[in-house]
Amino acid sequence: MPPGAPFNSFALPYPIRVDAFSAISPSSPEPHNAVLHLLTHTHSDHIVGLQAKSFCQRVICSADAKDMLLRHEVYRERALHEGEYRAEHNLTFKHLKVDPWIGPDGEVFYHGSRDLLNVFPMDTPTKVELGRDKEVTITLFDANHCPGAVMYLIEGSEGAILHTGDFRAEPWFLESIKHNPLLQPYLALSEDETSTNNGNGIVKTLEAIYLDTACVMQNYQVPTKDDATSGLIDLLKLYPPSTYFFINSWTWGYEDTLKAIARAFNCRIHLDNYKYKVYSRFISDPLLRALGTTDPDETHFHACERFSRCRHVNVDQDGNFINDDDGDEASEDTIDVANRIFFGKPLKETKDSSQKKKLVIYINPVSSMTPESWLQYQATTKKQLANGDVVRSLLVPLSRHSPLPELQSFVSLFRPKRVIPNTLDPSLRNLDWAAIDRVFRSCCRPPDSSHTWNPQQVIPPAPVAEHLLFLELVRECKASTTPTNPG
DNA sequence: GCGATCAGAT
DNA sequence: CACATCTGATCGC
Repeated sequence: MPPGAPFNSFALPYPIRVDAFSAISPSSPEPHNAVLHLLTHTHSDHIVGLQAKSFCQRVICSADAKDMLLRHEVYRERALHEGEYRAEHNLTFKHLKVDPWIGPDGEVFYHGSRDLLNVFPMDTPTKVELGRDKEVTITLFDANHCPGAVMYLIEGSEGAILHTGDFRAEPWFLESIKHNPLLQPYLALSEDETSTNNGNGIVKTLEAIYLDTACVMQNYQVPTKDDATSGLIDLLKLYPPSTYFFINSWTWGYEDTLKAIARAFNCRIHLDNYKYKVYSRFISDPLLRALGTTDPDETHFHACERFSRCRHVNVDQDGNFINDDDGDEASEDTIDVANRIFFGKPLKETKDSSQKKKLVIYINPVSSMTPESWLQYQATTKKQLANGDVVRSLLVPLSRHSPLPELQSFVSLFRPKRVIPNTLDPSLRNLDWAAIDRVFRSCCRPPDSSHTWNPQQVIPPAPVAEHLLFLELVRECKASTTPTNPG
């Protein structure tokens, strides 16, 4: 996890570390050696330490996450390769999987081969040894965050814990959780909790949920991804067919929107070579695999490299083409102007001039918009478009993390013994933890003697005047609930 | 010179 | 716009 995660990213009470791969400070109270590493997804703040050439422990992840990791290349390296300054790819994690060198006779020349990335199947309880006589059963569930992102259910002698990684627990996701037979044993009973866990194994309780608290301070609902996507598509349909669109999918996690656009307009989406390569690997997702094209001329919808956009969508805020010395737009423009000035020819009223004036619309995902302000934004934008106003950039409220209300609904499904935040702000010195603890108390089981494992003991005491600072934190939280102003 | 870590900008 | 990503500086080995 990003810096600031509790327990040095250990999924206590197990010696399992999640989304953290760098060395642990010798002064830390937690164990210093992880027996097992889990990876929830491949966003850069979840793979810290994995790039170290010295890393040599095995890592459990999903098949898609493994594919994405092994193709991972930072922007600079991608640009060097694209610009033909470097012939070969410089893959960030190539040291994690090293193939043996085998001669034509099957002779192995290089014995340093290894594959540290251990793919576990989805929705399949899988046993793992944790040292002598210790084993846990680990199950992966889709996390609705980005391709390859999973949650982990860890079951063993110390009880069961659920680690959400990063996730978006929108209503359909909660339904799928409720109907997942592997999680049903852990669902809370609606009313009578006293009868739970009499030892017959029918009703089980999670010791802890390690929760994605990235947006826990967002104390308001946000639109579902489906609402955001369908609303966006309605807006896109209002533009003339000659319009070009740039979808600023600046990180993994906007694929559902790309898929919906590809379907709605029955067209492919222009991708840079890197995204194309990654998407075309997704065996589990035929639509994602098929939606991309590396031919910029094939489509009006572009999700290519955002720092080196292709010539069709490389415009500034005023719609002027940037760096078009090798683009045909500029040369046509020049010829046209020359014709008009020197030969008195009228401007061509062909498709060329409409091409020159072609609109490029930027589509930017945002995360802080309520369902109401999204509706208002759509209405306002439709009005502007009907007026003939040029709306050059569109916002779409695509949250990849759950805000507080969704988190509370998710936790309430299970009523675990405790909630542990996946991320904390170190500058708040555990005050955010105290706040989170309070915010989820009513979604958890009341403390009793069955709380065999008490991580609270590990939490350093909050600073003086905790309640005052806590109030300040809540105020801050309330301040952040101001909905985004449309427009 | 490499790698880890952090601040800062986008 | 964005809580993820990249860059550059610093420090230690």
